Amino acid sequence: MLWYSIQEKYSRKCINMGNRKSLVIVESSTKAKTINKYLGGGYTVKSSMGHLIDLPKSRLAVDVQDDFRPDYITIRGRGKILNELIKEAWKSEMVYLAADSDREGEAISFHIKNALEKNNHNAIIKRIVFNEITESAIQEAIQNPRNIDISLVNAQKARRILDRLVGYSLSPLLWEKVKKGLSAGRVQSVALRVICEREDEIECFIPKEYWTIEAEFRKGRKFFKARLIRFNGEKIEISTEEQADIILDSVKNEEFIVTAVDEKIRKRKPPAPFTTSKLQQAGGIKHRFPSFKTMIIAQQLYEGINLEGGPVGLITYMRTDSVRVSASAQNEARKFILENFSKEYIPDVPNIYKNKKGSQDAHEAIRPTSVLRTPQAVKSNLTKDQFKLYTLIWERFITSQMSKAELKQVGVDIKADGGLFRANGQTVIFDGFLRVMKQGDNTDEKALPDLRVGEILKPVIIEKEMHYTEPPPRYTDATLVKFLDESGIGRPSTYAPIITTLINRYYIERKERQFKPTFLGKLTNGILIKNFSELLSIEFTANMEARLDEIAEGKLNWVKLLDDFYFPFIETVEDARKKLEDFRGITDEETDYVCEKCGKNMMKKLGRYGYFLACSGFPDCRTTMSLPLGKCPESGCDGYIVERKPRKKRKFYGCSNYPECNFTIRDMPSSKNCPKCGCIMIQKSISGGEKNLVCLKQGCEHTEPLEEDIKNKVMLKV
DNA sequence: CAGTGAGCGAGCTTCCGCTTGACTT
Repeated sequence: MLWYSIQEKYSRKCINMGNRKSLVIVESSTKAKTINKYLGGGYTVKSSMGHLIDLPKSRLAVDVQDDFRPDYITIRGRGKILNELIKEAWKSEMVYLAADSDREGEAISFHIKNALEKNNHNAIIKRIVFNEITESAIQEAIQNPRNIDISLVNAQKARRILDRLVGYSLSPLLWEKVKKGLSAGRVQSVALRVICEREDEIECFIPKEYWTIEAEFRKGRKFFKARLIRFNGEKIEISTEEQADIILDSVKNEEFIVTAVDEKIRKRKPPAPFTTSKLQQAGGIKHRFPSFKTMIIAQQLYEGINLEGGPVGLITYMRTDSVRVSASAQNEARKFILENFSKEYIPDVPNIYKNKKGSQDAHEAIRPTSVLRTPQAVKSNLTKDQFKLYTLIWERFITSQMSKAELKQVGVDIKADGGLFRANGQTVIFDGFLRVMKQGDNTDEKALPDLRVGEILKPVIIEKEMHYTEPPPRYTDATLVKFLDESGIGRPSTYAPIITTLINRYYIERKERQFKPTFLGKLTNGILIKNFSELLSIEFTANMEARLDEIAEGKLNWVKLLDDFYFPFIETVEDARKKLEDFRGITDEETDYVCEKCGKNMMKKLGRYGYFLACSGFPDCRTTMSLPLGKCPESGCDGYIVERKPRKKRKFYGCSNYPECNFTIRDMPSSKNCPKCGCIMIQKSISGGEKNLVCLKQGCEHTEPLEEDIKNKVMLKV
């Protein structure tokens, strides 16, 4: 066998087996289906469904003493897929590794190639890349196969091992000092950090009173407002009512004269088509979807919706950091705009958007697979949420290919003795892309009447108004993802899981769509920041990425990056281990519940499945019970309402005396009883807005606002 | 729109990044 060259093997097989197929391996099964359509007869297309080879979960598996030699294994549960690929490769002359054209895709390809070679078959294995799924792009890729880019693989390896070293060193430190099961990592701990720091800012914030003065005028039918911006030539800051009154008195009987009319024409560019981050932001802001929900719906649209002619993937791949679109899609959009609007709505030069720095650009932007499938045309085949998200994606893409809007912005100065008022207005000269993005910029309301310099106006009313400065807002799914994306921390496929992880660890809570750190989250963050502040900074990842790029270009050895990082790092970990005090048990809280068996007080503890009550006599007494959230309202029942979470189903609240008592309820009960009838109060959001406390009893109707500190409290013992 | 229903406390947790189906570890 040894003396056969690859070529000889190749030709020998051709003779023996006749025409054998080529195998193409991609990452996702939906992609495999589409590509299969384009390639036809001589090709089999299979998908790896992501990574198949990785570090084992159960141990570090990195030999730091031996140049960080990793011990890779086949990921549990993925052996079947790998074997299938090997089997398929046996039947093929050629294997094209067509995973995504980025760092991770190169590594996936490399690992598959190794596995195929270990199982000594004879196919020729090549790497191909394309970053849009069109017939021509795929054909071109097949014509230009290359070898694995080992430098790119090394960059991925360095990234993977660094993340493993960080995660598997910091997490055990937390188990030892705080609580088992906790976690820390290069990405999640930065996310936790900014959430905690924002909370600190909010806690430290002292609202300051300030005043504004506004005059309202009328000309013809049009009312408009102007705000005082200067007084006696100076910028104003009115901090007390007395000051406001002094100014008000001095201007109110004066003549108001227009002293300047400043007109500017501004062009507004349409936004780029969606990346994952921007889609999650829009889904959160426009429809209040949490990130994971946006992604689940996007996945459904991508995988295929049943239309009249069968299942159709409505959108391109939903995990991307690119705003690039294929030329064919762009042309289709331009044609659509021309046919449905007019020539003026297509820009002379097609709109091209720049990718963010550091973008891996393996996939196109998220766009409809065909603009001809308008939201209205497919509405009847979509669920409400699918329709909402598809509309967002479709409109965003179409507008991205439309002309700029032209807006006239008018600033008018109005003087009254020492006071200078400013009115701002805006009118649309040409709506351009705003024609499709109807929401938001209905600018007719913002228009000012025609005003000329020297004109004298009579105010309808002049008012002072008190305000308070406000603290910065808490992070939401949308703003956290925006932060991560803009900082280059995490990837499109991880934004949503990061949030889930922080919530699952009980580091943060989502309340009214905002993230609030828990006590555990603050404590953990405090420990991490005190000891690893540089590692958990935005700059660390930025710097790491820059060095990974050097590795990818072959300018830096991957071991060197890890050497430079690891040894100082692990010393810091050891230092921290020595000097850190023991916080174990600090999150446990004593309650006034008494253990039924031994009479000792019960503690509120955080377990694997959430909070629960346990006897403080542990380990002598091992009594536990679910958190009582309120008294069971069934007459004659002495049970408590506790949370129940059936697997894969929505949680609900039921009586602890089940099955003797089968009282259940959907809304979260509270520890408070109705002052009118004594029944328990539940937390209900009134018409989708703020949560209120509502009496459960039919016909009682008693309602009161929900105070922050009883939202999640254990029922008080009576 | 219904109806949904462990036990957590001891051996093992944990990272980030690719992807989807899914049992008894």
